[in-house]
Amino acid sequence: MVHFPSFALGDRPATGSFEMEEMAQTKPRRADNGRKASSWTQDPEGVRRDILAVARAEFVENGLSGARVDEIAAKTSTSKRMIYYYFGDKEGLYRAVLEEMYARIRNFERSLDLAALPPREAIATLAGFTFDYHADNPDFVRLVMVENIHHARHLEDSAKIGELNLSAIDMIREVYERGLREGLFREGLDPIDIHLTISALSFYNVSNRATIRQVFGHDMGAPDARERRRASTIDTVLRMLSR
Amino acid sequence: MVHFPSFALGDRPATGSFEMEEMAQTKPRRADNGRKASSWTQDPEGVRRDILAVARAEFVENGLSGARVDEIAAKTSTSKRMIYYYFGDKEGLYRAVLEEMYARIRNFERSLDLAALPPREAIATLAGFTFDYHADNPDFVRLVMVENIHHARHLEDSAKIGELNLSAIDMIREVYERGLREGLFREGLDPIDIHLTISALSFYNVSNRATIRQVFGHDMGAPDARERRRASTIDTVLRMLSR
DNA sequence: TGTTAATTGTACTAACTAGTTCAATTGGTC
DNA sequence: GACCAATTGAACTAGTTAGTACAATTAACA
Repeated sequence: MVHFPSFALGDRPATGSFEMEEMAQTKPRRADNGRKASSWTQDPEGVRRDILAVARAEFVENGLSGARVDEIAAKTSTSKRMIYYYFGDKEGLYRAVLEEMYARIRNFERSLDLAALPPREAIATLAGFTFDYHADNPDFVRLVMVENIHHARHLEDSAKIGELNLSAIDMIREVYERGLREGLFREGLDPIDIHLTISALSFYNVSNRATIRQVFGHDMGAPDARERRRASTIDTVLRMLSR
Repeated sequence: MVHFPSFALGDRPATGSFEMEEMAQTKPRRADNGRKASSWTQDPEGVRRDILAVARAEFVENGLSGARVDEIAAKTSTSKRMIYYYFGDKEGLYRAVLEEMYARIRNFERSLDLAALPPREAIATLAGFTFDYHADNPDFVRLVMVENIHHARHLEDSAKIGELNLSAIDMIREVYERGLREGLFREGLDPIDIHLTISALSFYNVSNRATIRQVFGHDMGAPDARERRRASTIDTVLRMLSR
């Protein structure tokens, strides 16, 4: 469970991502001396990251149609002009946010080394980490929801994303077959089915947190509820695989 | 400016059984004879249902912010004027759609009689029906996604929805305790946890169908994939409960 | 037969919104 | 020092969008 502290970047609800790709950027990039900017640092990457971070928050909060370019611009330390300069249009910005988000998942998956663990521990670790990743990154979950509402057509456009998650499936397959050879797991399971089960159990608590709270009065974000659900998820996945 | 007729906010009858409830209403309600309507049938319930059906499709397809009132009006057999006459504003319309959707779920849950079945069969039946309900009603799933994007604040406003799903929990509790007494299930499980597991496994395939297809090339809507996933879901839930 | 709810239809408005134009200045690099 | 990319900023536009005003006619019910 790897939550990094959020360093009080001021505006963002922290989503402690396991990588630290984005902490450098939200510093004030120019001396805001009002009328005529007499001096500023040239930092295209910084500007891009700044815009992307703000845009992500807005898209995650309001969806693609609900997000407002002017609002994003206002929350940025740069201007609307630069958004169009770098990202072309609103959809281009959204796509960039989406791609960045998926790039992180890839990093997450790569960071797991299950080959070193015995099969049952490997699966438990995978399930636990997946659960934590979702719980720690509601932004990711909500963005995937938004993209599904739009029938994943931006993911389709983006294309470059393809085979990313196939690595996840391959990892599961490797562990599963190892477990089979050692007589620990039962036969006839599909790695994709295992993956879907882990994902579903990790995703739902986060994606449907609001309606669950409304209907059952349970806040799945609360530490104890989350911890219990985490244990249940790992247990359920292990039982699914056991003989 | 609230010109609601008295029944606009209240006691809507739940529009029939949860299966194909809505085919009767989309008949042409008036003879569209052009210039001046010389004759039309007075049918407020029909008009309401017509608007609701169209609105649901639009909200489900485009979300709350993405849906357009003019578009809804155009697809209706009545006019924008009537939408505001009956539902006040866009949010009121959305809320009505949401309430109708939840009323159906209640009917669905009521239609299940698990008490007559032995515990394991009861759970399998519940899981199977829940899975089927989600798979057969992607509109429901998508609307719940939309509502979660909006932090369920319309569900909150609506209020009347409350204890609805508590009946579902009670049903599970009854079966679970019966299974405990008969020595079939293991101890220490929380009925809500069981419910969440069933829901998650039923919801995810539908809610994330687009991204799953995009990333894995698998269409969970295809009959064979769906059937395999259904079996897996039931199996997983039973294993979760078994000693 | 009179009252009220249901219905029709169009044009309008005020606010909003994605995207552009114009007109510059500054920073880094060779 | 020349050149290009980075940056600034504000006003503008063309289209959209939720919601309203106006002005009527018809159905149902008692």
